[in-house]
Amino acid sequence: MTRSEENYLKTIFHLGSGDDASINTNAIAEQMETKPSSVTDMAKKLAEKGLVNYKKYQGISLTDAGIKTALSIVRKHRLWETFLVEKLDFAWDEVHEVAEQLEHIKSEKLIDKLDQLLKFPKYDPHGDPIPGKNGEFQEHNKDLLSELPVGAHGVCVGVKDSSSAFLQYLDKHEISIGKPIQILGKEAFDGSLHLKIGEREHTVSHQIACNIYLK
Amino acid sequence: MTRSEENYLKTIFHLGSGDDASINTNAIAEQMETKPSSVTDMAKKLAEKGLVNYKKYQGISLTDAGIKTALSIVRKHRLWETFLVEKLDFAWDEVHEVAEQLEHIKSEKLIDKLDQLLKFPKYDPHGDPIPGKNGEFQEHNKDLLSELPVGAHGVCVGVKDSSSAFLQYLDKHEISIGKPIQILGKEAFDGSLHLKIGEREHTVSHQIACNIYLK
DNA sequence: AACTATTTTTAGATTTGTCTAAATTTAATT
DNA sequence: AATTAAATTTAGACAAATCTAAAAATAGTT
Repeated sequence: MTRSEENYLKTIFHLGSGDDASINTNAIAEQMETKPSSVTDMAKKLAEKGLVNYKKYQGISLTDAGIKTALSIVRKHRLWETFLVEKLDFAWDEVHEVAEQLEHIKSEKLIDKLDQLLKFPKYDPHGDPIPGKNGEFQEHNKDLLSELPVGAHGVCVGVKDSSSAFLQYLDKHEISIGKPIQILGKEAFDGSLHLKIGEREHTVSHQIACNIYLK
Repeated sequence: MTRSEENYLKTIFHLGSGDDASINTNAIAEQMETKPSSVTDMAKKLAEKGLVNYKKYQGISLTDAGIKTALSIVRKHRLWETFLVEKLDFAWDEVHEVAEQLEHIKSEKLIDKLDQLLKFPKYDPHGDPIPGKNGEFQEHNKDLLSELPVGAHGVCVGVKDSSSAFLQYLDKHEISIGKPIQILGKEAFDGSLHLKIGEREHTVSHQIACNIYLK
């Protein structure tokens, strides 16, 4: 399994082919910042190996074997992210790039020992679930902040957008995983929300609210 | 800097071009399990980048920039080995392969934080010195067990051969870094040594003695 | 249903790192 | 010094992963 193959599987997985739906060639290309023709080439190769279902012009989806492989890469990525934050004091907006490299290290023992060192974490620093050795994981049953009514309250358990820019915005406004949040009011015009975050009050735009998960 | 380039620099460094002497094309090829023609190709590329001195048929040596780069790779390799042993309970004969992968991860912050987590170790699990951020390191002033006279005693501070087979041999005979060792006698015929290792006595062949460092 | 626009694929080229086989240079030996 | 042996380089080929440009298939629209 080459690094490139792994990256394709991971991308297809993230684009939603944990389900059964087929993914567009173009969507994969855009996500990976590559060209559609490259995706077609790789689709053929992965189909040869039994990792994706691929028929010309019909889109791409993961086979069971493909899902299994994708989950193991996601597991590695999220364990490494957790390691970087928990053991090396990285900020949550600094871990993604490095984890993109670390996730391709090949050593089952390494990842099992890392899991153990971290005490078998269930969620990564962004609140995303970490698959276990056999691919099993529990998603939080969480809600997007933007979809909750005025008066609702809960605890931040994750973010949808893990970009550095967004995470730094959250840091600035003291929003982090575990913080209690209550919706004090909603602006009808633009959907912005007036929130109580911990002990403070802040107003956030609809766009921000669309990327915060509450439980 | 590609992974392949890094591996060439590291190999040239280990073959002794920390000094000024030029290294044979063939020696590099053999060490890297590749062909001499591939080495020539890479020599040209690395010379272009100012990392090696290369003149046709005259051998290859590292420039100052090449040495600096090689040292940073060695630093990463040895810090990762130390991490694997100290934090993930790997045995000292299991770390090399994984470290060969980890040494190519690109993140200065990662390696500095790792250094900090490990409390700035000076030596790796095989007793080899770990270069600092600026490439400085102190070699133990150590002696090969095979070159010491009968009656000599000291502490094992390193091994010359880091192969899994050799390290497992040492484990079996309870020889490890930090163990006190005394030479009780030497067999004139084959050079084998009768040793006191900790509280026990063992006889080891000359070949073994050539790969153990004492201080 | 015909036409247009979009998506996807093909064909051929490129880059990196490697290889084989042949040619060349250097070293060793008579 | 001539010859043989060994080391090194060149030339040309190949596989992996990518790209561009053109062709083909699908989807959307009048």
